[in-house]
Amino acid sequence: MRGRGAAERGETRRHLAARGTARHRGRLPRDRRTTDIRAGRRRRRRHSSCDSGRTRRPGETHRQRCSRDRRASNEGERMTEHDVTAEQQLSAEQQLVTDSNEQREVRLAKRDRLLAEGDAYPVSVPVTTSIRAVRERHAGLDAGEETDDIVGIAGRVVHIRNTGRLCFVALQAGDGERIQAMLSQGEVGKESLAAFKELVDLGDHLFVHGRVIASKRGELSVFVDRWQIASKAIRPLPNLHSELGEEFRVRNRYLDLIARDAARDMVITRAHTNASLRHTFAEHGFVEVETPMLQTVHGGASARPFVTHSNAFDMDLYLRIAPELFLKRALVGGIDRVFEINRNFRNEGADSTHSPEFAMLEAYEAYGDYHSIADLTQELIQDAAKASSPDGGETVVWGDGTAHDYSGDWDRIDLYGSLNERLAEQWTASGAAPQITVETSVAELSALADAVGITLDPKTATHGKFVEELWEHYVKPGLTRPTFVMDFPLDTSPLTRAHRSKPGVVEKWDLYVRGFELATGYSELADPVIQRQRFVEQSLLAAAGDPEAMQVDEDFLTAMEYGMPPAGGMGMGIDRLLMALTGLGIRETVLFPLVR
RNA sequence: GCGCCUCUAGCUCAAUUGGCAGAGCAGCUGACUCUUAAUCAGCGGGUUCUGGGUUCAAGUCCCAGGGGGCGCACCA
Repeated sequence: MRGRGAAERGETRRHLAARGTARHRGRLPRDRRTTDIRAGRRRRRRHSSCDSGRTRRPGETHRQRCSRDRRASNEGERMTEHDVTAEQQLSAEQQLVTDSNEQREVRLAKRDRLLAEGDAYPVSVPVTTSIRAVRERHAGLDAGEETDDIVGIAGRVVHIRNTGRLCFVALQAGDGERIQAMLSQGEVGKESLAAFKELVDLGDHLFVHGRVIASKRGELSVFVDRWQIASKAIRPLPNLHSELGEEFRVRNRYLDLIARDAARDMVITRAHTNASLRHTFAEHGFVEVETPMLQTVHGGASARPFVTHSNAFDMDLYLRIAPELFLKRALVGGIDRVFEINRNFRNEGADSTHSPEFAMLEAYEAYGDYHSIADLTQELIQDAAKASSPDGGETVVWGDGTAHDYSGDWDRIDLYGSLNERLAEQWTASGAAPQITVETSVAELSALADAVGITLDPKTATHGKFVEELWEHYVKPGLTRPTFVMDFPLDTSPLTRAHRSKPGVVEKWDLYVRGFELATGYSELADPVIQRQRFVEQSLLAAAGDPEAMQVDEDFLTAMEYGMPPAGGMGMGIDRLLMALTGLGIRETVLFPLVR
């Protein structure tokens, strides 16, 4: 026990304090560490209240006595209250200092010394090569072997051993590649080595210059002849040996990126996936556009929008819930193959597969239909899988080691047909299993739904909603391979054209991958008269209190009346695509997810 | 929105029935020319999320608020 040692030696508080002062003599004067630092003053005041004549109990540490005294002292409570009031008046700069802790103060003192003697934040350092390049160039070096290759490299200090006259430090590059640097007193000199020990901390960016060698233990190293701080860190790095908590990782993603390969890989995978999508689109002659985020009417999907306000126009605007109606205007204008990868915003629930803002891909192909757009979607995803798979094939490997095959042509099943098939298999009640068709009444569907515990709000429940719910209950859990589910009920898809031969359904598919809906595709509705009817029906729903129903977009209808070519259209969640490729949750696929 | 769980040192976590708030890493001082989660000796570090309450005594029990998680609802 640390307190007992001092007590046994019979040392008084004053002796301890004197030793503390001597300890900091020279390099880190006590005055400097606490001057103008409110937290320091508070700490001293608290300690001074400990010196009020009470004695330490046997075996008790100083800190234990402090906390005992604090509890017993009303005066201490009042002083804390007073401090909080005073703190509210501190400037932002002082506040920054108030938030500091001991480890930060020590680093700030080192920063001061660096600035006084040279620079803690040089405009640049003379880097000659990358850590990765050095590792590749000298992969086969034997233990103890030396080279004449002189390099200048920089990286973040992630490991440090200050051992006597030979120091070791591991530098990490942004790509996660690491290399060791060795500083011997013989090479850099006594002063330089002492300065290194005194000034360099875990987390600093460090430049080193010297020969590439392998240590006696075989570790590839730079044998340093010259070093320089590239950027002094004033906060300590988190413990790199224990796993960081989920909340900490999300809120401090930059530290997550330093500490965890998987976090870094996610960013790269996402970039490669986006590049792959754009490349595949380009191969097919698609043009990328950017349509408005701020919209006066929200449309293109059934979702609750975020509302914001324009001061210039003095009007409320909606953050877009989908780019669809603008991309279709582009189709009218003759951009026959068009796509957009950008953010949508939906004011709805957030969980492991839903985020308030999410990246969405939408694509429209004039003179295509929902079959051609399904072909394209399959190709887009298979190309993306190749871009992120370890061997460039169509099988990706998740972080948990499981392999997921996206190759071949994916099944295309019928919504009603697959539902009836599964219903027949699982039917246990007396009599024959019911056949669900577009004619099946809401009452009948409601009874079937009730039997498996599905209830819908009677105000907005329709034939289509019940059929989709029943399908999700009976069929969806059994899907393992990527599957296109085709031909949906008309009433849930107001922007889609009726099926060319099957009455009562629309030419729409949902693509299910790993148990969730990854993309949806349509033969787009081109008839402006029917489009207007659908919008009016939706706005009546809105009047009836469904906040997700669409508004009538007169400007869009006008565009439609000039003639939109027949087209296939598709929408895909980029975050969900990443989830399918990596097996991670949506908060892991988004670099900086929204946190409260 | 509703229900349940959770919040302790810079980080990861302990703390028995309500009974002196601890460990590892990180940090400080010293030793060490082959360390790599080094080792050895010594030391510092806490508003136990916040505010009330019960109690001789609260990290622990109660109430309210905040952050986070999970489930339900809504949605992609």
